[in-house]
Amino acid sequence: MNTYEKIYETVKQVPYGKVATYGQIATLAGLHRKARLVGYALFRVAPDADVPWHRVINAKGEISESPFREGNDYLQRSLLEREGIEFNASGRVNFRQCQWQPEISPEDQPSFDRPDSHNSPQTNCSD
DNA sequence: CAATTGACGCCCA
DNA sequence: TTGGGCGCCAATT
Repeated sequence: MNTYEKIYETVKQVPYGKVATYGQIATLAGLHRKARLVGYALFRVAPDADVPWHRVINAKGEISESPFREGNDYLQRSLLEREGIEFNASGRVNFRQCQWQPEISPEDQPSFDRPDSHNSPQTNCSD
């Protein structure tokens, strides 16, 4: 499997209604600190590919535009909004609300005092 | 084989 | 807070 294919497979794991950053995808794909590769790879995603490319945004929480994607940057935002993701006046998303949090092993989780049942839902969206 | 081509992210003024 | 510079790398031609 190619490096780019690994990136695509990772992007495919981003669930509906959530977003991930290029850096996040890079790390998950085993390419720590190589966010640019993710950008390079996504640029080459075939239009018919089964990859939710629109769920990948930059570390600032905004959509990375490209002169070659005129209109598509708007498309990306539309697709995200369709999934319930909201943008503030600065064109950024609220990470706390919609950033994808991949499988985190309960053991890796910082074990403060985790009330078994009622975990704190992350509905804190005070932006 | 070498040149070209790109959707980033961090650091420092 | 914002903008510019720089490191980084695979696929294609």
